[in-house]
Amino acid sequence: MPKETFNLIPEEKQERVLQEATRLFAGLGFAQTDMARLAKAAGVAKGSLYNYFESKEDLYHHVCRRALEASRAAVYGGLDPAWDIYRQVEHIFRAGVRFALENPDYIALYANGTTAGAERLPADLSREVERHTAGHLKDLVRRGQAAGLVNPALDVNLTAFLINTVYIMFLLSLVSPHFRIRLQEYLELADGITGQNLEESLERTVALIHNVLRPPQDPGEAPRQENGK
Amino acid sequence: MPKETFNLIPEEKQERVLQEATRLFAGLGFAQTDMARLAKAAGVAKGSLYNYFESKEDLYHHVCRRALEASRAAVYGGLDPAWDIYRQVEHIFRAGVRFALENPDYIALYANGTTAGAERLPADLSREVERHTAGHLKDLVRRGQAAGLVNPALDVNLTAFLINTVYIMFLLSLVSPHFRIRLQEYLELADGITGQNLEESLERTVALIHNVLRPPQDPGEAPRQENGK
Amino acid sequence: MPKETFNLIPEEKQERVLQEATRLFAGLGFAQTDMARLAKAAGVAKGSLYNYFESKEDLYHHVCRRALEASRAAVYGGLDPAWDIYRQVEHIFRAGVRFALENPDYIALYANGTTAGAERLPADLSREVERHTAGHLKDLVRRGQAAGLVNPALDVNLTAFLINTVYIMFLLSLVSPHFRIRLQEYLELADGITGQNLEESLERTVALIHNVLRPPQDPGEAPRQENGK
Amino acid sequence: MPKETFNLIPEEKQERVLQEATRLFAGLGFAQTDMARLAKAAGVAKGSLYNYFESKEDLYHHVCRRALEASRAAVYGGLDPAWDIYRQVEHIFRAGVRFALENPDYIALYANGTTAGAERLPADLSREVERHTAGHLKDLVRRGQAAGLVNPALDVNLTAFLINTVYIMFLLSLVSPHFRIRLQEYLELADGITGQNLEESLERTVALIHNVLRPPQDPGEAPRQENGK
DNA sequence: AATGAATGAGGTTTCATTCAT
DNA sequence: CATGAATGAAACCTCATTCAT
Repeated sequence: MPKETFNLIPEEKQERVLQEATRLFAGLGFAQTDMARLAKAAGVAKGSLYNYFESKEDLYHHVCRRALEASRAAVYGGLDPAWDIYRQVEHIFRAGVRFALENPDYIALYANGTTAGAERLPADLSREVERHTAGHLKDLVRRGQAAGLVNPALDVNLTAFLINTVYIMFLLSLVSPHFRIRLQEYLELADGITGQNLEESLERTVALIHNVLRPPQDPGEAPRQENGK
Repeated sequence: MPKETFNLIPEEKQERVLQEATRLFAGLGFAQTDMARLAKAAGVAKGSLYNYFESKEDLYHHVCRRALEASRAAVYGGLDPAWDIYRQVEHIFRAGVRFALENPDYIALYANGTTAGAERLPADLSREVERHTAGHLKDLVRRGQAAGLVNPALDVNLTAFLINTVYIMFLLSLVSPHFRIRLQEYLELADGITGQNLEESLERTVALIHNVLRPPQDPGEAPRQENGK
Repeated sequence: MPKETFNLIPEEKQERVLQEATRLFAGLGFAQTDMARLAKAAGVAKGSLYNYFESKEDLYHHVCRRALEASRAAVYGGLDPAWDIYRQVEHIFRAGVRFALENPDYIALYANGTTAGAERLPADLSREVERHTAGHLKDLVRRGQAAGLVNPALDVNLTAFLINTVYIMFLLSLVSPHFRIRLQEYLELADGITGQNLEESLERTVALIHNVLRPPQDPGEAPRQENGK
Repeated sequence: MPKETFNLIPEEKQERVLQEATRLFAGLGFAQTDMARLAKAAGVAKGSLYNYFESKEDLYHHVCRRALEASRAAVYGGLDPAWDIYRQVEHIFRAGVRFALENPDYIALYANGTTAGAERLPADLSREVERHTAGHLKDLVRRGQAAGLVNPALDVNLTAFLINTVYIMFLLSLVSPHFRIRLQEYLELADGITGQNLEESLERTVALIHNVLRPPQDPGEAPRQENGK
């Protein structure tokens, strides 16, 4: 919902405005973000922001939508539909983590907006976003079961919910100060979250989910998950 | 960190102030909450709030701490240390859900504060809270493994993380508008979240976690999880 | 005082600009009228307005002058100098009412500009306009007295003032929300101001003025004014 | 509609706020009046104005109502109901003029609010004010006719309308820059409006109205109005 | 001559906090 | 200890005007 005008200005300026808006909304929240500061940060006049967007809220919504779309594109864009659920889940987690590291503000924006308080995403956007992911994951599980790759005893919906739940919390753990602390406490990362232990945690988390999905093991087989540490 | 004055006033008035503060901070967020309205809602003078607390932030932190402590008491207070991990996990989930339904504001406060934005819980509070739960859950897993009740291949830390992750998201799904929508999308609750389907979802979620914990099944045994629906 | 540029553009566009300006200034007042909206309403670019006029105020003054001239032309243009005062007064009132009904904005503009506040007509315009009408009316009275048609005891200036006063208030009563209400209260027009009762009120008002003008009646004559209702 | 708070502050401060508000609204109009300047002029903090009134508009309405009430009290308060219409009309005009000279801002406020533009008095206030005066004047005329003092051929409503019309325009002529110019043009007051010529104009105007009211003269009687100048 | 994006001063309103009573 | 009026720094948003195209 930007105004007409916004599309007519140089793309580079559009980008600057949206970047700064994203950064500030993500870092400070909606209420604390100051349009005047935002304008200055983006290198445009305060009034110009109101040539581009109807209101602060309008800008906020646009920025949120954009963040969600970028996030979806980054994660689902690179997905090969032919891959089985194990490979897709791994890809989703890896792509998600990469995206979160490169665009922490986008994830923070989602975090802020899913909060109970005043910062809400518009309900239709909430629904649209979650419906898409839910649909995809359920489909994956269902097809996995049909192919005999996934434990047929698993409830499709709940399994999809579980996968996404872990995914969301994993990303939030990279971005939210609170959840970073939480991750460190659980995984005992004394040195904070580093590239190295992150990679390791990611691997194990994916493995854990894989194990949940796997059909009951033939006792002759060796267990698939190695216990790390 | 209330001032001493706060302890000198009738307990009933203390309660009113804290209740209203909780309600408003949870519903509107920190920035949107207006000290004047809060005072009026609590039936005290605006100036009195500043006799009781150093600042708005001071009040906010106190209210957050209180919420977290109440939540912990409700969930861990009723726990019998002798119970095995399966029973404790079930109890935690059930008590958590009951608490969330009775005190949605307390959960919302947590949600707001764990967000990436401006609404942060103080870092020491974050750490304290998560450390406690993490410690408890890890201990449970470890003792479960020692007793042969829990799959020895499971990574202790990661398993604790998983349990808590699902727990948190389950409660948020009762409280945050966004996550309510999300839950409905995943579990296909066309009629919204009702007492009935909530109970059912809760049961299955706990069952799913139990199954993750369980040691590899003796192929002779019947599978423990019933596939619902 | 438009810039030369204004005369170089198609007359139809000139008209559109002036019409919209009149409509907006009349309806919203000077301060509330927004040059951007005006430009959009007139179908020209915002910048063009500043090619045509020096400033908002310049445009406003031009529009006021135009309104006053149109009003004068409508009322005095159709006047036959040979008519006696009675006929001229009737014509003035009738033509004025017709003009006000067809161009309420022109009258509203006058009303706004004669107000005490910030909305002032330029003093020279005020003087010019009133001087013209005053001169005409005084002349009428004077000639009427000379011809024995008008009560010689009447003060010329004051009589002219009275005629114009009633005239102005009558027109304002058609145009200003407040004075419409006032008219309804005085004349007890429960159904608002309709074509019918307007015609009747107009007739009686003119008759009242005629009676003021008339020389003392020969007691043998029948009274000229019928008491309506 | 001031807030509670306004009644609790020293009366002297109330007065200062209302006086300055009246002065500025009257002089500049609603839109041009700046709450910050008003606050400074009244010697209170900007924020305090919003402790006293809901909004700028609320303050404006209150000030208008007050002006109308003061005006009514000044004019109708000193009226002896036993007086006949001639004496009452004279009193109304004299008291009105005195009030207008002492409180030009109150009249200007009325003028601004009766304008067609954005500056409107609330409709209920318009009606209330005009209804009161209309009722009083009609009653006077009616009783005058019953007592044989007033020309029975006169239409009651229209006569009341006429009296009030002249009254309003006379007062506006003291207060509005435009109507001052107009008065000078009509009455040829080369030196502007002075105490002296004002008194004379007032007298003649009242006499003119008296003459309109008077029953048809017995031809034996001398005419009552002296032609001035 | 036409356009409309850019500008930034200025306006209304909010609100945490203080302090005199 | 309670009270609530006072304060003024921000914050959002508007808008007349300019100017590069």
